Amino acid sequence: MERDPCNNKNPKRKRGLWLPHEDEKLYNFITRFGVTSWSSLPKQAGLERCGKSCRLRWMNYLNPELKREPISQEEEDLIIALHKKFGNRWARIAESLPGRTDNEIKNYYNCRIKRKNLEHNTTPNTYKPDEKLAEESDYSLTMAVTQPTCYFFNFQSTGVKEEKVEANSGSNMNSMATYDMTNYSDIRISNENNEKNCNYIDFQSATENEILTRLDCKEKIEEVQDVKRLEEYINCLSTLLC
DNA sequence: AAGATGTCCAACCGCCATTGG
DNA sequence: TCCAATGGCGGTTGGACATCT
Repeated sequence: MERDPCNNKNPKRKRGLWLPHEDEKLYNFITRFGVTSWSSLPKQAGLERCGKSCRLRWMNYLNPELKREPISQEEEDLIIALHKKFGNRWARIAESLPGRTDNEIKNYYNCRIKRKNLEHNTTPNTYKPDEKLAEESDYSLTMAVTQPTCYFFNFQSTGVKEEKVEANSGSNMNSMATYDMTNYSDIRISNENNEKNCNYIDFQSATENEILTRLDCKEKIEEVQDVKRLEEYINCLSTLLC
């Protein structure tokens, strides 16, 4: 059988940047008929591209579900956290950032975050995923905290308690913290003791993706039950952050 | 003003896993 | 069971544009 001619050995196949009329053909075809086979799509759509090229163009550019705005600070924090957890598994990271593609995240990381890290001499130029973190259950979460102040809360009891952990405030280091969520219904993280910049998470009902992408702080936190265990977590977190 | 250099990102390459005949 | 086709992924490249000298 003939190999997929999507390579530089096929001089007839069009390459390079996509032209507007090509985009239009591809967009119109997919929105009208959908995709059953990328390999046969170019011919059906009247395009002189290979299937892989069409797939890439759709996935990375034409798909109407893609976000067009620049990556936000919150998204950047999430990318850093997920990269720490998963390494260069960009597709896996992209699953937690709706509307963002693996290519976009990869480019963003390689251009901006890596450069920032080099400027601040914090993280190595390349690093491997934290295998331990990557193996953790759905009840675990890794978050990036820049100049962090962290609050742990639990709604399940009476009594009010709030604990705070502060990292080296003068440092620009991106720190990581891992939490076991099975025992706490909420963790809130703030960079500036500012409600607007808090992350609020309802661990009881949220999926991991929802947790990872939830960026708004919507409720006041009230109670903590297991203070002793909480303090252990905070001590552990302090070590990680400092 | 113009060439050099740097940055960003779209697109390609090649490998690997899966699928199906 | 084998093997070609296909899809998906991460690494890399090259060109457009911005900034610097």
